[in-house]
Amino acid sequence: MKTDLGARYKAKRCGTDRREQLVSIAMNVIATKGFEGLRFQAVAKEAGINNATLYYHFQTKEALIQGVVAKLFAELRKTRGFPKDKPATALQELRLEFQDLRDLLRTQPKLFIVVTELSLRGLRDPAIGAMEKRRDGLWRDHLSSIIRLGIKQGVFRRSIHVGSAVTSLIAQFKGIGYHATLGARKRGEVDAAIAEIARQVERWLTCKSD
Amino acid sequence: MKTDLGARYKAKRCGTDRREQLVSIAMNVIATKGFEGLRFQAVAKEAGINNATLYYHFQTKEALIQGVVAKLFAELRKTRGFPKDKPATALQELRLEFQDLRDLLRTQPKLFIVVTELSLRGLRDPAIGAMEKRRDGLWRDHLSSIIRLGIKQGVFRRSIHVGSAVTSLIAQFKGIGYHATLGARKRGEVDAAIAEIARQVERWLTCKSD
Amino acid sequence: MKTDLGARYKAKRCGTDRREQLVSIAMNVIATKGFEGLRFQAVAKEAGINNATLYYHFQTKEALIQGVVAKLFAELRKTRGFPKDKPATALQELRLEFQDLRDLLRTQPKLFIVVTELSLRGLRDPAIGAMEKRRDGLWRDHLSSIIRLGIKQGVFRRSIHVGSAVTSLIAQFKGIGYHATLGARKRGEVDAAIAEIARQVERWLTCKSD
Amino acid sequence: MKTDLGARYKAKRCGTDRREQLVSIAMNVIATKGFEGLRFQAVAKEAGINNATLYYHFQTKEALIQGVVAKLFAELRKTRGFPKDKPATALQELRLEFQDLRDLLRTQPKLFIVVTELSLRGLRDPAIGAMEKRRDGLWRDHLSSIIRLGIKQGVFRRSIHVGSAVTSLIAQFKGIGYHATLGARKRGEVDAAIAEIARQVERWLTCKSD
DNA sequence: GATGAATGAGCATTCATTCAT
DNA sequence: AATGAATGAATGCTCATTCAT
Repeated sequence: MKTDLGARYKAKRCGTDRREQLVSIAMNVIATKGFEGLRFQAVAKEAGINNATLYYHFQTKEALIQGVVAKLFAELRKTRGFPKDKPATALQELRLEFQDLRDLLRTQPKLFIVVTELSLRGLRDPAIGAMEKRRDGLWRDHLSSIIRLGIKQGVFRRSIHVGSAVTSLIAQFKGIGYHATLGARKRGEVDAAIAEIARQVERWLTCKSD
Repeated sequence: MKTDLGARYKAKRCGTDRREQLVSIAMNVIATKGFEGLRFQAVAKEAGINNATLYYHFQTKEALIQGVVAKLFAELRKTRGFPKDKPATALQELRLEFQDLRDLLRTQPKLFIVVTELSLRGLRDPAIGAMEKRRDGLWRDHLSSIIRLGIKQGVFRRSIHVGSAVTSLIAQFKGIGYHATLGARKRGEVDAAIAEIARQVERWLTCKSD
Repeated sequence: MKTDLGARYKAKRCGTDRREQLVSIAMNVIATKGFEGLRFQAVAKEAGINNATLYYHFQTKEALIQGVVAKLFAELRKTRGFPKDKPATALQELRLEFQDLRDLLRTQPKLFIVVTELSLRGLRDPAIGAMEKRRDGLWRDHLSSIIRLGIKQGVFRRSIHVGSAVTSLIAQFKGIGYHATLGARKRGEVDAAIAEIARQVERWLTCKSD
Repeated sequence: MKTDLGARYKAKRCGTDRREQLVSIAMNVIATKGFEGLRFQAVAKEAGINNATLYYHFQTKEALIQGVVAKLFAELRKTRGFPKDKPATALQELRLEFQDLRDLLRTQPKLFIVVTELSLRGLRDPAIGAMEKRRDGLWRDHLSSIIRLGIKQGVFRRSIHVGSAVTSLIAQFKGIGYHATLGARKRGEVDAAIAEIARQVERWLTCKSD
């Protein structure tokens, strides 16, 4: 991870590269030690650069954190397959959501830790709080459109209250991520629970008897 | 929630009282500023006592935190009405769980913040991690017994896989608490989502068609 | 100047003592190295105490500087013999002023350095600027009363414009202090100049021909 | 006084121009924030050039400061009309000195701030101290020659001790500049005091009765 | 001439903790 | 039970300076 410690002046990276590298490291540190354990110096050391060099790229610890937040959001949106080849039905879309969650949990479990850290930070840091709100808003919109589509397609029942349904869904998604990352550690158990909830939600939304 | 507000009212408390007061203050601080923002000196100041006096009661910052953790667990178990007048059916018990959650969210929203902080801490601090595990274990047992009871009573369907069902339930409970505290802020919205999920779970567990 | 470096916990001084000692040291440092060269750590080291202990007594570098300013003003007022046994005539009072200046220059030359540093700081730091203004105001009042007394006593001529006379006097006093401390370094030369200006002022104020 | 304000107008200047501009900026910074507040980077930014480019022109912060000092001396000598059309009498020359002072105070008040900063610096920085001494020496010579001329011309009295007279004069000049810049802020007041001191000095030097 | 990236040394400040009283 | 004074080990941040391009 370090480059060539011998030379006094390290191989210069182009600014953008460096910034991305540093943000990446910072995110790892947060996932490992939490925001509480994020030390500016540690990030610099990990990157194999000097304390002050880090300041050259991020004038503030806060700026570095902002970088992490930005990257995190990009990462999250990437997976939540917005532009994917359009799935035909709302049901398929819904299933895709659960699948995306399962994949993300498998491939980037650290992401969820950082997300949780961020949520807590958002309570105090208004800048982060705002971004959280924005993300939740986008998420709601996306899920709302799926449900409305389902109703229009006649797959979901008419009696669904879209708002509540979306809130429930989000709560459930968050719960899965939260519990999977911070609670039970057995992988299979989590996958089973995801499947369980997915079926449960599906049945609830499609239930004809209402 | 604070007692000695203004901090000039130093009627000598008996040791136990003091300790409880101090833990209470610490918990408030954590809820307000996070573990990251918990300062030993701040707790002392808030309590109107000297820096060193706090050390007389808690030999370590860690000890103070342990106190908070203990109090938190007591608080959580208190509400999850173990010893209440025995509800007749498993269904009633299940409904009670959701009701307890709603009540706790209403009366002690701060609790959920601290719980989340604790979960994150539990990832790094083994002592806390162990307590988390223990709490989750108790919770699982409790929910398992409810579901088994329901099956035995013929209210819940036979095909339920108890383990997965419990994991799902816990994930959903956590998700509700997590989202309610750190996400959407409108009370009504949350209540509606809880009701929605409760009905959904109920239908899923009781669904005869399986 | 240091006490007993061996022991881990130094002999505790009572707070007031310590504070005075620390302010005194800080003032010396300023006189020697200027405000620019005032390092919190250096003061602590000179006092033989730990970095953090200095912070126990002064929560801020600024607070320490405020202490220096306060001490400085006390020192200046001390010498500007307000409460001395009342001198009979205005002329005697005036001569006393020059004499005080000469004495102060002899006994506490560092004072003038610090005063000059303060004047410059006062341009930027409003807190110090205000104290400077206040000091100049008191000084003006004092000199005004002397001159008015002289006129009333018939020693000084009537045509004196008190305001201008006082401004001139203060400028001359400051000039002497300033030049003596930061310019020519031969003691005799300065004394001669003080005497010269004193006579010159005296003649100007008493000149009958106007 | 600034040139490239906004800093986007980087028409390549010839070397000397650039240097002068940079020194000028540095002097402004010193006048505004003091030596203490002089930052190499800030000067570069103000000039709209890069950090490292400033180092191309001045290899050291000290070098930049030397530039400021040099410019300052040039500025001071410029006004003290050495080569002007020769005034006839010593009295006229003396009056010219006061007039020059008044003009300089009016047109370049910042100069006096920087001069004071320099004087303080001269106490610690030998290079600057030497230049200060040299300047004072030239000044003494100039004033001495005036006084001697006056005596020869029979305008000033014989009993004058030239050395003391010069020291007094310099102290008074410095005092006026110092007080005008760092003390009283009303312009009229200062002008009156200058006039007052000028008349007083004149009378003292010409007084026949000795 | 000019620039972006990098560096080391230092500085004010914080915080958990200790100890004598 | 309580307190004032003291401490060491960080931590975020600044600044003059350097170097390859």
